[in-house]
Amino acid sequence: MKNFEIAFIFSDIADMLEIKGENFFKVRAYRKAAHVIGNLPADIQDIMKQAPLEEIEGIGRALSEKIQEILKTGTCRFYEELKKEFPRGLVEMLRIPGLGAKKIKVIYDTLRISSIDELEQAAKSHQLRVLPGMGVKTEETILKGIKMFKGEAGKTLLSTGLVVAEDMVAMLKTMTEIQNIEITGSLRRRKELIGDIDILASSDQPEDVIQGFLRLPRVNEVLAKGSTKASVRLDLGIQVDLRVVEPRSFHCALQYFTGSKDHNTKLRSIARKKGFKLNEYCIYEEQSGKAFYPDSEKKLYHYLEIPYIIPELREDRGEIEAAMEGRLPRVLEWEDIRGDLHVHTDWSDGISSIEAMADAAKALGYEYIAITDHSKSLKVARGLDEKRLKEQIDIIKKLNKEIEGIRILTGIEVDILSNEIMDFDDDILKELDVVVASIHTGFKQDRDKLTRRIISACENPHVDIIAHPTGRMLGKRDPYDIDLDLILKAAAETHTILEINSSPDRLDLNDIMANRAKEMGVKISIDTDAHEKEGLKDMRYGVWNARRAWLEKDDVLNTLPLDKLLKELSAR
DNA sequence: GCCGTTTTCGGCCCGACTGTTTTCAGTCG
Repeated sequence: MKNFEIAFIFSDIADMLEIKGENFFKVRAYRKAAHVIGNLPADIQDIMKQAPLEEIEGIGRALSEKIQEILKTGTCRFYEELKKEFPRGLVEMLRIPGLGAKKIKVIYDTLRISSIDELEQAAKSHQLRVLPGMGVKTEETILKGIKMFKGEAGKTLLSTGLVVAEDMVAMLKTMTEIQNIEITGSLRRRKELIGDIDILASSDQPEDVIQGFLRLPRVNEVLAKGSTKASVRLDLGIQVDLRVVEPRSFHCALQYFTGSKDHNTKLRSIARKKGFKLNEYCIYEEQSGKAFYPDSEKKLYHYLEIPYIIPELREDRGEIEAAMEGRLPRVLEWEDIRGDLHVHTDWSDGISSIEAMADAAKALGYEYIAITDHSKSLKVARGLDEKRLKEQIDIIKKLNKEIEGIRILTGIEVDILSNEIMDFDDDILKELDVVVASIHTGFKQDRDKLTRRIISACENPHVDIIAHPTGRMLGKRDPYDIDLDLILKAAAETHTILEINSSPDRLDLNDIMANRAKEMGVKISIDTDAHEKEGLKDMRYGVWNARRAWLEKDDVLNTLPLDKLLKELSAR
């Protein structure tokens, strides 16, 4: 998969050209190309075989040649020349909030500072304040920015952000001056990690709303404030931006601030071609100057002759083109989910009993729940041995006779051991309704070995689902070093299902990988991996993730009613 | 650097806030 390498190089080139002070549109061309290539649905080398690279949007002759050079040599001369001119540290400096290309260039040209550590020293020793366009405040901003950059900025889990944002919105809602209020930004698009919380309100008295916002509890620091916009940092360290618009502009602003930036940029350029201008207040016709204030986001899109696009899809990954061509996915809905196929109980490392989990699943309206405790090798999780598993199966059989309205499926989360062998023999696995296989040990093995382990699980006829296939933990652990394309190929061939693990710190497969799985004909199961009954509610994170991956109902195993599910599982 | 059924040259998305200025450039989203 060379796509990411090329995207990385182009993005790097864009950064360096920006610092160099090159034509802004040239910079943008590289940045756009990086984005497009990074989001291609297939390997660029395969695409090249089908059609010339110039047919990809944003790729012209010059970039096409550079792509071919990179594919051939691993880099391109233009990139290497730039790298000699601009030390790596300058590109890193662009990531510091409050510091942009122009100031970096000034700092580099006058003081020859080329790393973040040197920059920090220079700011502390007051060398920056004498430079043109800079002052005492600039130094303070830069020092603060460095602190944020070195901290965990941009690393708030969706689940954390959502709770905090909903709390703040609830408090703001008590203000009578506010007419309408919504969470916007990446949070509304349900991204797995968010940088900050964006809230939009409409009111005829914006100043009062801003004042009320600044007085909210947990506000630790005011980063910026104006008459319609303010930014604060909460005690938790999360940044919250509030924007206030007049009521008639609410839906344009909602669309605008939901983003993504790339989605909006494309939307505005399309609007422009149709003779409209689009901003956060209204759509207006350029010729007549007539303004239109839609009273819903749907009407906004329709006004531009584009079918409505849900927030989760607004990443400029082809959704606008798909909408215009009438091929938007009919994405999965929460109501489509009929059960959970990966949960733990107090038999291994869970907290709730089998019955409690089943009751909770029933309360969610599910038809079934599979009990998949850990297998014997996972001692830390009190993994079940053959004897205890058989006991559990008997108990579940008995429970199924007593409980109405939900079917408890027998199952196991069987460890894929370091030697590629399953932790249970086939004659045990075949007795179970659902076999979930996953890796919990030997993460550090090399790429080939880890890839082979997962493929061997796919090839086992009794394994139904590969759980958390990449093993990543957001903000804590990188994915295992695996060749996902090979695994997807094996899964497609063996009809093995891959999981979207809904736990908000996993979301594994992620949106891009799940989309790739769909493209390759691999089915997905969305499960919570819940260890207590409340955890079953994490399903919503998995569903949002699936929507971001363009998944439809038919792409997801656990949208099947019980009889069809059992048939599908036994057909493997 | 890309793009084009008004254009192969001259466009390329748009506005708020901050800080350093003395009317605006830089940065951000």
